[in-house]
Amino acid sequence: MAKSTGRESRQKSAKRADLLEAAQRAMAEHGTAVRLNQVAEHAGLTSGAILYHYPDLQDLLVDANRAGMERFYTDRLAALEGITDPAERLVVTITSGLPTGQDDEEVRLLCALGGAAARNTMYAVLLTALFDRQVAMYQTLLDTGAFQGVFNLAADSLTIARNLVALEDAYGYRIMASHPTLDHGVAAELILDYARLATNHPLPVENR
Amino acid sequence: MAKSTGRESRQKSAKRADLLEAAQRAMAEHGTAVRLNQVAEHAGLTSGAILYHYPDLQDLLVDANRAGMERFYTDRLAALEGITDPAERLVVTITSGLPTGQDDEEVRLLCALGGAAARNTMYAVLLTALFDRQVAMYQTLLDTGAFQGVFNLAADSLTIARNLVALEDAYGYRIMASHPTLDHGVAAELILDYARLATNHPLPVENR
DNA sequence: TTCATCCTTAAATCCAAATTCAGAAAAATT
DNA sequence: AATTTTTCTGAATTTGGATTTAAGGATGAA
Repeated sequence: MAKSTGRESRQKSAKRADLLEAAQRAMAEHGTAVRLNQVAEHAGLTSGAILYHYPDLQDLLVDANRAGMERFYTDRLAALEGITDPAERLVVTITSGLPTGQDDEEVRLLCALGGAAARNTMYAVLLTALFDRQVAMYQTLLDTGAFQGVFNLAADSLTIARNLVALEDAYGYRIMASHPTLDHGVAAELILDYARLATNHPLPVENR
Repeated sequence: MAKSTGRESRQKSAKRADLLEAAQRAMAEHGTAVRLNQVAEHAGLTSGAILYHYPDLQDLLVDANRAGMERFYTDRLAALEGITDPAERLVVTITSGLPTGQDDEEVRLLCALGGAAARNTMYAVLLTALFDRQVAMYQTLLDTGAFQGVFNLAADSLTIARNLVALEDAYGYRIMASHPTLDHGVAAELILDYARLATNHPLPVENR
């Protein structure tokens, strides 16, 4: 029996992370109707090994999606690290919410989930929670900027925040569907156009 | 052999419409991984009968989706029938683009498609075309209103039109996922809020 | 009546996926 | 090194439809 929570549990959580990541990639590739074998293949294991850790595939899939959303959200927060100017923060947040390209696995997973959410309550609940968290994130950002006098909001922050998240979501789908004239850059500019209207701030595109 | 294109072809196209509708409902319920049997069940037929008309299920599904999108689009145009005031037209268009509720089968089908589009080129192409048609619809509406001096556009009409369609799409997903505080009315008001900013028009909600 | 169309029934075929488990392999413990 | 525990494989087993096919019944038009 383990006496410490040291190496053993560290290995356990590492294995767990492996399985979650494999499940995420498998779902990104095959959708919510992903098979046990397909998860096993992505994990470099056999189906029996997956079952050893997760007797019920559905549990693994739900955990994988929760982890995927958590990562998506915390990555966005991390992108704001060290940036204090509200305008700059807004621009970075908008940029980090869009998929980098058609091959963005993180967003591909979210799209697959969104398609199933209308039929699957669990996925609907997860996505709703993610949406609300992102709205709260934007709302804080907008309120802070307004308080500092940087933004002059054209509507209440909840309305603007919801619309910003909604725009991100929708353009995420379009980018993943390889819209010929809507790539990451164009979509970001479209959202920024709304953000400028809503905040009465020129929101300069960061020059790097 | 048929000598006229009369009754016989009328029956053919009626049968075809039946199959397409059955496929639409089956896909709305089971997603893009819908089974032949499930389509047959919705059609009140056996799988053999479906195969008699459509030897390849994929062909039927693609046709069904094309028909579904066509209907969605033409329904929106029809809702504008007889309305001449640009502001009123804009309000009606926004309203007609959102699902009536979680049980809206038309939108449920589109959501299922959107989730698969990141993995299925055919569905991606269809949805991209629908998006662009809707953008064009809004663009015409906006340009007309601007020309008449009713709207004072805060950005080029393409930008506004894209953002309006994007907002509709995103809130459609949220409504279908039963977001507890985002129903048809709230979503419409959120989009209208953007539309007011973008057109510099108060856009009164129609009172009925 | 004849013919073509449409559809069902039922069997044949097929196969993919989940499940199970004995025991190998690896890792930890002593 | 020996023992124990954990992890995983390999292969058989089971399961459960799902597609496919074809013979023929039903229907309505000619």
